Amino acid sequence: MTKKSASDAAELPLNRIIDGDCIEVMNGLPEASVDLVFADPPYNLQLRGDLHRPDNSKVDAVDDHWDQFASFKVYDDFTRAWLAAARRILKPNGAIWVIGSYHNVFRMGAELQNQGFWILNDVVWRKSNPMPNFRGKRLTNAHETLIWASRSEEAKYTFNYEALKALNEGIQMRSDWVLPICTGHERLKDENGDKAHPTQKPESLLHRVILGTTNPGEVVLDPFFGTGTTGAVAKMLGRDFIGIEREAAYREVAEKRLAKVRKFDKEALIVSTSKRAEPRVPFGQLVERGMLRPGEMLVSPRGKRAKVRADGTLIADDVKGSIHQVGAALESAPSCNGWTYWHFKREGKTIPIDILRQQIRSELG
Amino acid sequence: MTKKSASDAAELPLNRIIDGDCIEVMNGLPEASVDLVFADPPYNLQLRGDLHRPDNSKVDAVDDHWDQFASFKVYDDFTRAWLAAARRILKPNGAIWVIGSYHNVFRMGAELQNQGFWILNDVVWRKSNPMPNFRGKRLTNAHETLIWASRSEEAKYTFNYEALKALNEGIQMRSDWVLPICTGHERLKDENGDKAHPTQKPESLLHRVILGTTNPGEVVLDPFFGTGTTGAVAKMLGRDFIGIEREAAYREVAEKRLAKVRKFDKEALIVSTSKRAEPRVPFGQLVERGMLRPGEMLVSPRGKRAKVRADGTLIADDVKGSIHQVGAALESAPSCNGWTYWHFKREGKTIPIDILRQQIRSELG
DNA sequence: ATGAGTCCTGAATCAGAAG
DNA sequence: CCTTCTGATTCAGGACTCA
Repeated sequence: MTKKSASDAAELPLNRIIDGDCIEVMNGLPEASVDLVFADPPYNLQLRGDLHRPDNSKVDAVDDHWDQFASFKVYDDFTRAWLAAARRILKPNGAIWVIGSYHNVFRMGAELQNQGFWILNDVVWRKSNPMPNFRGKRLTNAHETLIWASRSEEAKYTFNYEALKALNEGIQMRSDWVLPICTGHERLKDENGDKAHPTQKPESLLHRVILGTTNPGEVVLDPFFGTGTTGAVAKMLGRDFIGIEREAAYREVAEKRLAKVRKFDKEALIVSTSKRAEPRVPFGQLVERGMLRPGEMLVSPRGKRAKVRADGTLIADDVKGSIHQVGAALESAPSCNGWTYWHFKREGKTIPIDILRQQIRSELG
Repeated sequence: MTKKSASDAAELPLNRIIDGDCIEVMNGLPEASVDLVFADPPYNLQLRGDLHRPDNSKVDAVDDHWDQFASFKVYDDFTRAWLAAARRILKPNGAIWVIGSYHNVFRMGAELQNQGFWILNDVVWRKSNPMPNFRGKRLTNAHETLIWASRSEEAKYTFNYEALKALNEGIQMRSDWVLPICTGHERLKDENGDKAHPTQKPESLLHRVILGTTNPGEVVLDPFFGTGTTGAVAKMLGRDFIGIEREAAYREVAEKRLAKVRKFDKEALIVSTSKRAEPRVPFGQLVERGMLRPGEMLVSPRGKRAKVRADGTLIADDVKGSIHQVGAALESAPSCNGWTYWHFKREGKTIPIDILRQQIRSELG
């Protein structure tokens, strides 16, 4: 037994990118040898026609061959196979992270459970700057979902509670993470200046995952390595990585990227967090929350009146619109701060609606 | 056909709470009769003895080595059965919302897809005041997941885009909703002062769902009615509801609650609508009515010119056709909204032709 | 240098009526 | 069922230009 684990460790191709199909490659690695798997598999988007922005520019969609699957059945078979291969190489106390969108994440989550993984959290990556919904036909798809699961219910998984709490300004880290998408200098470009990979993940996301659920010196394996964000962050944080990627172009970009990465010194690991701006509170939320009732009248200091509608707009005489628009129209002013302009009545008192906004903000912390 | 739909409508037990198992009850309702299903099914996979098979037999506690698989199997059977029953009673253009946590939502989402529902969005309810993780062993579980799906890929589902945008102060609504959990006076208590239901959902959540994805007068069915949040909000918003609940204690609380609910006044229920919903005005009508003269020149923002012809088409250089076709051709764009693209001149001013359309529409009332 | 203004882009299951 | 045609629709942030 001792011999086995020792030789296994020696055989592990650490800090390298392996060329090949991830299922075959994982099946060729020694079992129970990896501490964490991070997997960003194809999402199986099933896009139909082209999509244009209102300015007529075309959206550069993910239409790569590797995201095409003939059916749910084919996708499920693929998912079952790579998850089983990942589970075999995980140490008994190992864990896995997967990321996906509504196209594939439900199928992945169900299969994780079927195989005996134990879900610890589902985590929502709330994008601060998502692509809008250009046709106005659905909600802006502003998040992706990660699932964090241990290899089994009995696993003593790693969780650096205090580190994540510190990262969150001393407050316990929640299951929703607000992080920007990968743009700017961090976004890798090819020789033409186009994005090197259609779905490069931000390092901030991997930072939180690796810092929170592995210890320095442990091994993180990414079966869909792409441009190597997992490897880059693992290296910075003093973890070993194994990348598997079958597209030569991605491997090449990742190799160059990794060569430039420097491990942080310990002091640098203390992350500075930016001050948060005061959260925007839409007026509609006062209506949804029942603080104001649709049909209720608001009054201005000089006695103008308007009625609240169910969608958070106001209506007064022939004017309708937001609290700001209606206020401005009634005062024939170019603009108006509806929050201080409008008041509601409670028990004979006239109270500015801004009080209600402050109440919501205080709840948000 | 006419007879059928008329009698179906008559048979629907509107604005009532039906006692019984939701699968049986739904199977007893006429098919294609409901506009929206909102479902908050049991989350618990570990079967504390209150889960039933599709045939309504009670599930025995599982005590063997197959526990986990058997539990998922039974939960999946249950999910498959109630989703199929819900799908049968949905109108062809109907839609469904389900809510769950990581314990069950992946299995529900996969089954939705398997049955042919078409996922439109997954929505994250981000709780502003979640229960902390007391042991510090995981991330604070601070959200739940909703899935919004149409009955089929082809369904013309209802989405009140402008209303939700208004609710969010003019910015399109995203897939992550920050709302507080149900507490305070909204949280229903039993005669002992204990909470009447363990998982009562906030009305704000249902407000957004029902306002955004149904129209006034439509029918919303909730197969796991509980204390009746769905019914209460549907009533406020002028929608009809059907509730199904097999626990007498919940039905009793819900009945009392619903009796107190008042519908919002009609004017408050009129929400912002998109231009799409307004009557179509052919460009030729502006010519017929003499608002524009044949031979008159129109100009684009960037100085392109086209001449109005008597039949309501335009001609520019070698291009002729509708206002949209000529605009698209001159801009080499895949499409063009001629109403906002073309302008005419009056008294030295350049005015978009859309002004004239608005004039006609306002005459139409 | 700084700031205002412009342009570009991101895992997207993105139309519907009329003929 | 098909095809044709109208015409509605975007937020945040980084890069870049120009005064």
